[in-house]
Amino acid sequence: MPELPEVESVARALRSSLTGRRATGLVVRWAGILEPTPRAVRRASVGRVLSGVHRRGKYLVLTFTGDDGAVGHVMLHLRMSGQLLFEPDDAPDKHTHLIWDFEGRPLHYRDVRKFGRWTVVDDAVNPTAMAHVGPDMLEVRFAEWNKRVAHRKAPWKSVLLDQGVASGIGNIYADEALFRAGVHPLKTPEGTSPEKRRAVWNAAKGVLRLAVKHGGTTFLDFKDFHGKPGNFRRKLRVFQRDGEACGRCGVVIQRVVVGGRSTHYCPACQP
DNA sequence: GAATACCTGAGC
DNA sequence: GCTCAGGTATTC
Repeated sequence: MPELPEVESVARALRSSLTGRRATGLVVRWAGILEPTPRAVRRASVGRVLSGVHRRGKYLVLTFTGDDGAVGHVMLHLRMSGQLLFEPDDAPDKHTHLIWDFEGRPLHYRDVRKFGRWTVVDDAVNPTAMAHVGPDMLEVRFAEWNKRVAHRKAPWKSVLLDQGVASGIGNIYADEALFRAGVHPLKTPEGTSPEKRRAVWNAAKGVLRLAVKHGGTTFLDFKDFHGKPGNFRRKLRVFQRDGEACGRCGVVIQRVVVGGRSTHYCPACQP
C-alpha cells in the first residue's frame, strides 16, 4: 500500500529514532525478503551505525557506517504490505519476517504479502538497482517532468504510475491527482495542453504534500512507525468512492480498469 | 499494453 | 469457491 507519503513518514521516523544507533542484530524469520542473501544484508549492516536514510519515490536506502569507516547500503521497498514498527507493543506474529536490534531497541519488519524487499546496493543516492527509477515526484521541476511525459501516448493514469517517469505516485494518489487536476484518467499526456499538463503536475505534488502532512493514507494495513494508521483517508475524493456522489458536483463517481489497475474518477469534473 | 508471477487475507 | 487488493518485474 505504501506510496510516497507513507514511505516519507517511515523515512522521517527512521531518521529521528534510529540514525546514530548501531544495528546490533538481525533475526531473519523469512529469508525471501533479503537480497541477494541474508548474509549479504547482515554483512552490510550489522555491527555498523545507521548513518543515513535516503528516499526516492517509494524506495528507501539505509546507509550503515562501521567504526573502520566501511559503508554498506541497503535499499528497502515496502511494496504492497510492508510495515516497519519501532519498539512495537505487539509481539512478533507470523507476518513478522525480520527483527532488527538497535542496541536493545527492536525494529520489526512485517509484511503480510511478502512482496517487500531489502536489497544490498552500491550507493545511497544513485544505486545501480535504481537506474530505472525516475526523479522523486516531490522534487522534479515542471520543465523536467513535462519533458518526460509530453509525448506519451499511454493514458494519464498509467503514466503517473510509471515510476520511470517520476517516482512515488501509486494507485491512490494517481486517482486523486487526476481528480484535482480535472483530467480524465484515459486521456493521454500527448493529447493534453501544456497548461493542463502543468495542472496535473501541480495536483500530483499538492496531493502528495498534503498526504505527507497528514501522515499518509491507511486502507488495509498501513501503520506508521509507532503502529498508528495515517489519517489522510477522509480527504480522498474519488479513490474507492465509486457509486457515491462526487463531493464537488454530485455526479456518481465511476470505476474503470486502466492498465490492470482499478481507477476512480468523476465523469463530470474530469471530462 | 496485457498477462502473469510473486503472496496472503478479506469479502462475497 | 471465487475475486480483489495500495507494487513491480518479467514475458509474450
